[in-house]
Amino acid sequence: MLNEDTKAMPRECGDCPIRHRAVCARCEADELERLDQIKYYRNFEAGQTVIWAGDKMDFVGSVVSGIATLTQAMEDGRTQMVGLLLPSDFVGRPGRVTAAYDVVATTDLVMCCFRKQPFEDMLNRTPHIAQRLLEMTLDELDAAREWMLVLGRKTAREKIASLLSIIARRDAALNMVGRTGPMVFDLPLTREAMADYLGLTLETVSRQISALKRDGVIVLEGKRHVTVPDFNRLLDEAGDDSDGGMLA
Amino acid sequence: MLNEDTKAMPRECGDCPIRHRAVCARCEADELERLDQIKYYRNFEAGQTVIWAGDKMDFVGSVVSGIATLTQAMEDGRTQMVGLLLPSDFVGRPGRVTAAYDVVATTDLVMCCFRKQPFEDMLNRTPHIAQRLLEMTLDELDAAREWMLVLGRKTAREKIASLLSIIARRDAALNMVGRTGPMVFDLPLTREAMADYLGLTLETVSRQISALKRDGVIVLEGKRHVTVPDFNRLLDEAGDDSDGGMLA
DNA sequence: CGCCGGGTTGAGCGTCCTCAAAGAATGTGG
DNA sequence: CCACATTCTTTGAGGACGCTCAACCCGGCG
Repeated sequence: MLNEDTKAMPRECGDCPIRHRAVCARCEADELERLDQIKYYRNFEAGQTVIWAGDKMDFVGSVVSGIATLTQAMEDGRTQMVGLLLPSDFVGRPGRVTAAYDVVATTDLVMCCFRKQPFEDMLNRTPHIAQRLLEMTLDELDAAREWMLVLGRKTAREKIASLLSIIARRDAALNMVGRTGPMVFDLPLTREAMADYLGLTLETVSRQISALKRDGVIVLEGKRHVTVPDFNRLLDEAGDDSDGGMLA
Repeated sequence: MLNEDTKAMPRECGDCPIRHRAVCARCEADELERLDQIKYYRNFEAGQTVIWAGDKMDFVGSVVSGIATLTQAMEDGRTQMVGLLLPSDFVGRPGRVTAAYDVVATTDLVMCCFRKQPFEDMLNRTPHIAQRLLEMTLDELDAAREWMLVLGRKTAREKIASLLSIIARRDAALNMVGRTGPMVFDLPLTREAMADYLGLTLETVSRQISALKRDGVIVLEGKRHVTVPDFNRLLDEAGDDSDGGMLA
């Protein structure tokens, strides 16, 4: 349990790519130094399971690069994704011993980890960490609630458009691309993973993507590379308030 | 905006019914006293809207008694409930100026409120409040994720059974009733509110409740009073792990 | 080359939605 | 006190959307 991972290159927190967004974002230099001392990196390959639901979880951590999913499964195999973990997102819950969900790396993944006990000690002694974690948790709660509307009330086509618009938006944010002109990105998920995210079957996902392509809402190059010529059109298809695009 | 509500009887925090569960749960006597000084009560009648999504929100607070709902609506009227607020639950987000969701009282409601600015000041100076709020937010996130599985993957019958089991469980917890014997409770929601919670139509809710009644899973007295003769049977209908009932 | 995982497309069916009517419970005004 | 409106609920008939099952395509890799 401690061997497959320590091959990650050590980094200075100072030039960490998620320095300004992760749970450590508000830390002062001295606080950061203490985190630096207890952190360690772990690498996971695409497809690898980070943790199984129900397993003892002796660490928490942040996604540094790559993408992971949080999923919940019923006994008969029905699966629902409940979280999409992107760089800077936090994994694990302070005060809980076992993992509540399966965490799976969908791409190669680097995580910045802390053993649970030392992290919780720091959390209690460092308001800057606690404040940031609260903020991030509230953001996740908002995202989860947004997703409840998608799952509960949107049609298959709207669901797909919603997912695409979210991926497009965050991709634009990540790459600091302006809001004008066509948006271009790669889908980080298989059709099946999208289906699990959206509460659909993979066939329906495939059909609706084909339909959006046929209707010119998106342009596909291969199966994963997407161009969105008119983002407002996509928002419209998603059933979202297209004018309220600037939601703080 | 300050008149319909100040009729609530003032209370001492010391004998507040949600003292040990709300955001103030971890406060020491002196901290509680300071909260006491900035708190005020507001009453709402059943059906009254507490806040509209998008409105400026100058207070936060806890539900003292009664039930409220958090809902999100699309322009065409489709509505999804994203939270059910029970006594001790917290309303409002520190650091945000406008409400993200509609908050509606479904029963007569008493809230213990704080103006936003004073509360945020206390939040920053009082780790006991921040810790408790983080814990509560993490719990809500878990509940939201649990609900995503219900919305995305369960059948109408399973959805109804899930909702009933949740209400039954929390009602038993509230009334300190043992886990043996039949469970009895009142539905705090209309069929339409249940539908909005479950991503169904009210007709489907009605039909599925009738079906569960016909099959003996529940016994109805009137439209709201429910008896569950065999709770494990209900969990089974919900598609939940019935043996893993003891989920810490 | 053949296999395998991921993806697309088609046909048929079932669950849940839509539209509609009517019953039950509560409150209001004449 | 009863007629009437209103709200909540139930039940029915028909139809649509998304699921199931199945075949096939495509690209990468041993």
